[in-house]
Formats: sequence, structure tokens, C-alpha cells
Amino acid sequence: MLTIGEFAAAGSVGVETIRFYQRRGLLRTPAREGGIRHYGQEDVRRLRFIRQAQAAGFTLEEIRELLELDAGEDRRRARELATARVAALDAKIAELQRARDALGRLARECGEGSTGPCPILASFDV
Amino acid sequence: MLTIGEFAAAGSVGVETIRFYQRRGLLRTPAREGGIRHYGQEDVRRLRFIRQAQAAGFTLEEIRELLELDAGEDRRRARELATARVAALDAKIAELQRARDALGRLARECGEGSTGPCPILASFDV
DNA sequence: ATAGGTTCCGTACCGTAGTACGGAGTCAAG
DNA sequence: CTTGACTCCGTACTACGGTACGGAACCTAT
Repeated sequence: MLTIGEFAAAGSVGVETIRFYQRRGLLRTPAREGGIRHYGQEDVRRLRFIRQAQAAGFTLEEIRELLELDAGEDRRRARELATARVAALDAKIAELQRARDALGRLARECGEGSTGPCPILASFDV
Repeated sequence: MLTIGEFAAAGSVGVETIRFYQRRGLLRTPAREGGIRHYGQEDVRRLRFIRQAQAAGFTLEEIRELLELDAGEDRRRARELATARVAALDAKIAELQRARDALGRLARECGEGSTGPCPILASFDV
């Protein structure tokens, strides 16, 4: 039985973030037991899922839908969301990889030992 | 010699975005020639750099600094920004790759043919 | 039983990156 | 020489994901 402060700490977020997620419908707002609301392990699990899904690029609205789907039967929709995100992630990863290579080159060409120009603007031209 | 509309189109952004970048100091505001400002290839190059750098995860403020560095002599600082971003990109790419794998697994396990549970919440637990 | 730390709740505010609005000026074609 | 599209400019508004404020209620240790 966790207070909101302990709950927030368990998910490495702030108390205000918990309240924000509750307003957005991502987390339940448990009943008060003498003025104070209490949270359990299932809530922590849910909160951690939210953070992971966020890192995967889902918006809070999409995450809300995923959490709803988890309770329901609609495998098709869940699959849809997952495969769409996989495609988006593949594209994003490729894009970041290209940017990473361009910047790695820039850092090397702009190294201490090197002379010549330090082609910042040109670094992405490749 | 491009008008702002042509310039914006050359960088695949809206006219308002150009003005926004000018306010933020990312793009110059050329002198007016009879009421209308005109842009050249160097501006287009700069604008394209901004979009690429943005895709690489730089904020507009960092991009502003990069553009300043390009004009100056401070190789050390440019190198610093580039290597820091390479490290950030490597971390981000690894994170997205993990998320991608988790979602790929979810999509498979949640496939049409499969029975069993469709473990959305559990998908990131691995 | 009282002080200090939390919690509760509504409301307001923040940074980032734009996007929209509206009136006045300008320019090119008919 | 007017019409319609585009430009100029300031100001306001948007979406997203939080973060902060402030007064009242509550809980714990002394």
C-alpha cells in the first residue's frame, strides 16, 4: 500500500506527473482511505509500462488506448498499433543512424589534430 | 532570388516556420527590396541544415549555436557538441531498438493465428 | 496536542516547436 | 488600374507533456 509520493518514486516520476496521468485517464484514482489514496503493485506495473511505451514513441493518448486494449479483447487493434509503431521505429532508427554517422564524421574531421575546415553546415550533406 | 514562399517550399516548411526561425535567430532576415525580402541558395542550405540537425535531435537553441560556430573558429566547442550528440544518439538508438524488439514480439504473439494471451502490459517486461 | 511533512485538489503556468489571424502593403497579369 | 495572390508584421493561439502554487486536510513523531 503506497502513498502517492511512494508510488511516484517507484516509477521515477514526480507526484504531479501521477496526477497528470490520472487526469488523462492513464492511471486510476483509487478510493480514499481516510483522506489519503493508496496504490498497489498493479499500479506500479502500469506506471512503468507507461514510461516504457513513451520511450518507444507512443503518445500518451496511444498509451491510454493500449491500456484499454489490455483489458479488452481487441487483438486486431493491439496488433495494428504495435506493427505501426514497429515500422515507425524502424524508420526513426535508420534516420538517427544516418545522423549519428554524419556527426561522427564531423567530430573526427573537426578533431584537435586536424587542420582544414570544420564543416558544420556541410556535415549532413553526405 | 526567392520570395519567402519559394524559400519555405525549398525547405519543405511553411512560411510561418521561416518567420519563426528568424525570430529565433536561426535564419537571417534579408533587407527588403521594395517591400519584399529575398532569399538565396545559402539561405536554403542553412534551412536544410536546420531540418537535418533537428532530425538528429538537436534543439533549435543548439542548432543556433552550431550555426554560430560554423561562422567562427571554435573547433573545440563544435567537436564537443557533435560528440555529445553522438553519444546521446547511440543511447537513443539502443533504446528504440529494444522497444522495437519488444513490440515486434508483441505483434507476433498477438497475431491472428495465435491464441493465448495478448500481453500488452507485459510486452516491455522482457 | 502541536509541529512538520504529505496529501488533496483546482487552477495556473512552463518550454518546445510551431500555426493561425488580420490588416496593411506590394506585385504581376489581364 | 484593378483584381487576386503573396508578403509583412505583431500578436495570439495550439499541442504535448508536464511543473508549480496555495490553502485545506491529514498523518506521524515528539
